[in-house]
Amino acid sequence: MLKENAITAIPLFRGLSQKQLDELVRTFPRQRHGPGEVIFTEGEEANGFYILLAGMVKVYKLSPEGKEQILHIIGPGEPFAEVALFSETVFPACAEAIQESEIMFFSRKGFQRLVQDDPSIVMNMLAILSQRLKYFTRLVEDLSLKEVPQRLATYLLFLAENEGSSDVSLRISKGQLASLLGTIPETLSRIMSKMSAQGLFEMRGRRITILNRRALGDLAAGQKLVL
Amino acid sequence: MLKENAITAIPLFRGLSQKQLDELVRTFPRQRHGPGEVIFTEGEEANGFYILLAGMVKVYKLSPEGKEQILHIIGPGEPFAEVALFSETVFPACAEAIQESEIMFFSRKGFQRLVQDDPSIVMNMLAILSQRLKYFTRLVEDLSLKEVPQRLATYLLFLAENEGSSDVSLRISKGQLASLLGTIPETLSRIMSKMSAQGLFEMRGRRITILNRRALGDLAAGQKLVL
DNA sequence: CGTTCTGTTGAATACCTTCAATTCGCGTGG
DNA sequence: CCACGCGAATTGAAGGTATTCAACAGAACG
Repeated sequence: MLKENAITAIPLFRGLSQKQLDELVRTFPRQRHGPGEVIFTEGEEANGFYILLAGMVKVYKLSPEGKEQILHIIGPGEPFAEVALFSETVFPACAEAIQESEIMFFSRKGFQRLVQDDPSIVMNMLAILSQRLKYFTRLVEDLSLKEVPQRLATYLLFLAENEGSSDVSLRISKGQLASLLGTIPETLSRIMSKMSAQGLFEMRGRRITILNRRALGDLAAGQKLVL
Repeated sequence: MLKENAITAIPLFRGLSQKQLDELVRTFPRQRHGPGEVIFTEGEEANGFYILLAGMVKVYKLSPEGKEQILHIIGPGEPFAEVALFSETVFPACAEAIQESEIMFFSRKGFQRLVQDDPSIVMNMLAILSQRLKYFTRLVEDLSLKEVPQRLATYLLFLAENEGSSDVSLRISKGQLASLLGTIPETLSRIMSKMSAQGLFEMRGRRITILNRRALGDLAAGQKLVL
């Protein structure tokens, strides 16, 4: 299931030699998790971080009443829980596989060994943390300053940008999308109905075809949704 | 105005020798900003980062309609806009002095020079970015999963913890506090009235005396505010 | 073909915001 | 020393957006 070239595509290891990568693959332990399996929970003691090799993982927070806010959808090649390495001894959020996933674990010691081998990893890590900070900056902005239609428009345009097509696939369930956008399935459902009724896009299950990119852009820029 | 020992207290430079610190003070430029002065705005080209030596700075986002969300209140010794160094060429947010402030500027090149001098700075930077990520994690949680009374309770308890006293000073205006908590002055005002009417705390301008720590804790943990 | 999970829809409600009007606090100048 | 003026803070009434709770439809899966 694991393609070896998956390793070479991991941003954190950019710049490492093939020999170093081979060493890596042999040295560090991997685990598999089926969809719905919890990888760690908030407050649990953290002794290292993970890299997702294949599959999909969500990192999320739970409120006391059970509402979920997804902080991040992790895709192949991305590290997660890196924060645990540098400033924390416990995980600040939960993580759960949402597809059959394969992950690699790096203990504190193991990472230190890596860094001694090749200090460029530290710089890569800085770049990754910076990107994450920028991402959170946008998440906070969305949650605090935008309404749900605006957030959805932003997200759809982001997907379209990524795939280079106006026909995109939410790669997650609508329930999960609601949680990622900081709302609940009912609200998202209503808003998607409204928006598709207005011809902004067409919706067939998880496939979305953007019909009016212009109007979506206006929404993303803060325009109100006329109902 | 600048105390030299302020430099030695900067976390980013922990571990540097006095000689290195002196060098630093001589080498890098400083600027002063009066309250209300904008230091940089979102989207502006970014060529380095800052460390606040004295005063207070807010880092914030603006919505198209002009609503403000404060991402961070920066205090003396803290760096800001570090993200610009590693993954971005433009600032992802705005910064403005909210008190008379003195800041030090580190260009990309200057920072590289520092790192060559003493690589431990990179590890310090990792720790700082990690802390910031954890902070944002909590901010997102607050905005998405908690209501305003809960956010306020959390914040007050945080202040009390920090000062080691149940008599605390919001060091910012209530308007700014509202923006930090992701709401508006009117809403915050109403909620503070209600909470003080219930004996949770006493309020004299910017001074708050916590009267019922227990009830505040319950709120912070997710309990509803009974009106 | 039934069970289960996901998604949709409706009605009632809660929370927060908006807009407008006052009041308060405080520094300044007469 | 007092009065003025300005920004910050407060209060009220109305409105809007999102949530809650409940019921139902639909798709996926065994």
